[in-house]
Amino acid sequence: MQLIVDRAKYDTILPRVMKAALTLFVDKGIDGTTIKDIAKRAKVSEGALYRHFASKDELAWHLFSTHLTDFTACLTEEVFHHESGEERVRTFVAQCFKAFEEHQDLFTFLILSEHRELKKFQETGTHPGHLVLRVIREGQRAGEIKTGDPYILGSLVLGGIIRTCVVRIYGGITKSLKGCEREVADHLWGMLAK
Amino acid sequence: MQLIVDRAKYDTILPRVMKAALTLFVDKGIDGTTIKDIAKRAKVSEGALYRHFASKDELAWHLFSTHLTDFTACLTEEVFHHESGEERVRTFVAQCFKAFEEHQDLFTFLILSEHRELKKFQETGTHPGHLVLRVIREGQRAGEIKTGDPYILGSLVLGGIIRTCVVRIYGGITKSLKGCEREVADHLWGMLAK
Amino acid sequence: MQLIVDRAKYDTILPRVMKAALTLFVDKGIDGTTIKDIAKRAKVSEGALYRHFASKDELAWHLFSTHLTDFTACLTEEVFHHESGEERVRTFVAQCFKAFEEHQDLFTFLILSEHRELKKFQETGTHPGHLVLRVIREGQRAGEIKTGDPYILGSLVLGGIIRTCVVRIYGGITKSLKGCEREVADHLWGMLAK
Amino acid sequence: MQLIVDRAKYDTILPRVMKAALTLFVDKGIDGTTIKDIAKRAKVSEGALYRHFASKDELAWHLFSTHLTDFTACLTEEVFHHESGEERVRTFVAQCFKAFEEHQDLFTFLILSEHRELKKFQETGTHPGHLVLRVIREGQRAGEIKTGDPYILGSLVLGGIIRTCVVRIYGGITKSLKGCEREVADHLWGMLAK
DNA sequence: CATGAATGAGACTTCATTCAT
DNA sequence: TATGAATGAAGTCTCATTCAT
Repeated sequence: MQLIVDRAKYDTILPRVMKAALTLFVDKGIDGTTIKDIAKRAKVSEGALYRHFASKDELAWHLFSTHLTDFTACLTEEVFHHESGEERVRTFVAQCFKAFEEHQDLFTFLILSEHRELKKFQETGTHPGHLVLRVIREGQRAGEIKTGDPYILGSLVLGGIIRTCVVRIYGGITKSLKGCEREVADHLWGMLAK
Repeated sequence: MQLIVDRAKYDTILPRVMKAALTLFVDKGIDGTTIKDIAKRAKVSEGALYRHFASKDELAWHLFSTHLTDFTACLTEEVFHHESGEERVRTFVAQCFKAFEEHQDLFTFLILSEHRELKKFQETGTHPGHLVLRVIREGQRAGEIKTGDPYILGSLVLGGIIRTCVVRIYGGITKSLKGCEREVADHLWGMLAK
Repeated sequence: MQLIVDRAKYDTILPRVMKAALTLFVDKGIDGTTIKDIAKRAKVSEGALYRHFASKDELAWHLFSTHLTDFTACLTEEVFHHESGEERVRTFVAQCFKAFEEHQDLFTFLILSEHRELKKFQETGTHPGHLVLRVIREGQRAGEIKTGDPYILGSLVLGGIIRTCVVRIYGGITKSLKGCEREVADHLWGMLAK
Repeated sequence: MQLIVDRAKYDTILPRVMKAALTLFVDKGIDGTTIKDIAKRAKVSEGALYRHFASKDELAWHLFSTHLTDFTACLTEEVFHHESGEERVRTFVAQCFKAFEEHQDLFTFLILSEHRELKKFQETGTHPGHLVLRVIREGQRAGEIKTGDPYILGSLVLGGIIRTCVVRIYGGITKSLKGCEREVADHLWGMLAK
């Protein structure tokens, strides 16, 4: 029956497009990537893209917001599974590095690149930065984490993680970040702990 | 006197272009900025730009490399003026925040934005990241700074500073970073100190 | 039937572009012709040209090389259909004049204009000049054509034909060259014959 | 006295410009040569060119018309110094080859390149083609040259000479054309003689 | 008067988007 | 519905010419 073929095709096209777009966006930037590039890599016609997205920008936005929401949600679940501030921080670091190593393109696109799109997310609370903030505030309230502006402490934590990933990409760090979880978390928790 | 007019004009056009380009690059990205935008903002004809730069990319690269080299040089001088690791770290933080508050566009362009151009600089040693690395290594040798992969410690320091600036821009932090030097440096030095 | 419409369109756009380009190149030179000119005359958008050719130069080169190869091949076949040197020379003259009268723009573009592009063809043997050379050498070997530098004899033959066409265009000669085949061939063969 | 200096400069600039323009026009075509190219090669400022010529086109036209008039005049004098058709033809060939070998750029610009500018000259009688025509007509009247359309005979003569030069440039003929005067003239006169 | 920076029109080219098939 | 050719706006860059110095 045709529907099956169609469905199969439909189910298949979108992920292929998303994946192609992701890789290209990370590699050449959003502006630097053309619709033709994406279509070619996804082995779809250019016109077909417009059946799924109204415009290139919408595609980028969709790619970004969907995955960032998902990622933040997962992260939240993992992190708040734990009770103690220390375990939460350690889990946060571990999950970030895991995501980085297992889905480098996606993680780079979502977290490492400074996209203008991100700005819209600053206010919605759907960014890992907000998660860190919450961890810190709750930790301070519980007396586990030292006092101080949570935004600043949060920036130091998240910034440190982000920069570690960037340096890993650029070659300063040569081992897998999964092996660095402990070391990084030790440093960061050392900084936060009362 | 005529000479003054001449000088004024001569001295004025290139800086005007650089300034316009900087603001626009920060605001809309390099790809997102057109030659026309720059020319309009600098109140120069489009063609005139090409007397000073062979292409838009060269303009961007020049803006980037010149200022990054300068900034790193200044930073190096200030930081290595001091002998102790702690003072060096504090100076580093202070100078970064000073640069951020006094030349926000430039600092954003050089340090906060992840430009592809930056990659070329990763290897030349002309980036503040290398400076941090050196501070840490010397501090470790002097027994002031704890042992551990200097790349990781460096990432935590620089990443923390960078992210603090980003959050300041996006509105999480609302006071001038100049007032946060002490706090941030305390946290970071606390993390590094043996 | 739809197919006809399709075919018509498909078959029509490229030739229309080629034809427009040819006319304009002959009239105003390659450098003197703009993409806009060609697009306007071919009733196509400017952008559409780039689906068929990577650049204006490639269009010119394609127009030139394709047709020159074709023309030389036809000429070769016709000329070497004959055995005697005299018939070959007469055929060469006749075919050139025929081409000139029937496809004046194309002939002008290929043979009369001195394009820089032509230089590339000098060495490939795909130019009518090489054909003349061969006719002369074989004629000399057969004892039909007088001895002497074949390049010089060839230049006199081909140059005479080319100039005749040029003068025809500029108005010195007013009758169709088809009516001059005999006269020109008589002169040229008289010069070549032993 | 200043005037002398000025004159010296004035006398010196123009020829330098003409020479530079000539070389460049031959090498890259008129359209392919920029004012900046000419100025640089002539070691003059771009603006200075406009003191001597109203526009680039005027420069080209001046270069062309002046020298073509001169060349044709010289040629005419040399050729009509002689009485017999044969000597006239031989002189014509000799002078053309001499000009070619001694002033290749100029000869190429005036005679070998098919400039649009040339068209204007077709009617003024200031082109070597007209000279050949006259030689042939007078030769026919004197009974030295065979009957036949003088335009055609003239085309065969001039075209042969031109093509010989072109082939010399492109490398088919490798010896100096000065050594070919006799051979070429023999062939051409053989063709013309009654 | 020479200079050469600036202008501005316009050339070439790219690319997001539309649309006929 | 998928395709990919066509469109047309917009971008980068060039260059003849002008003009302040």
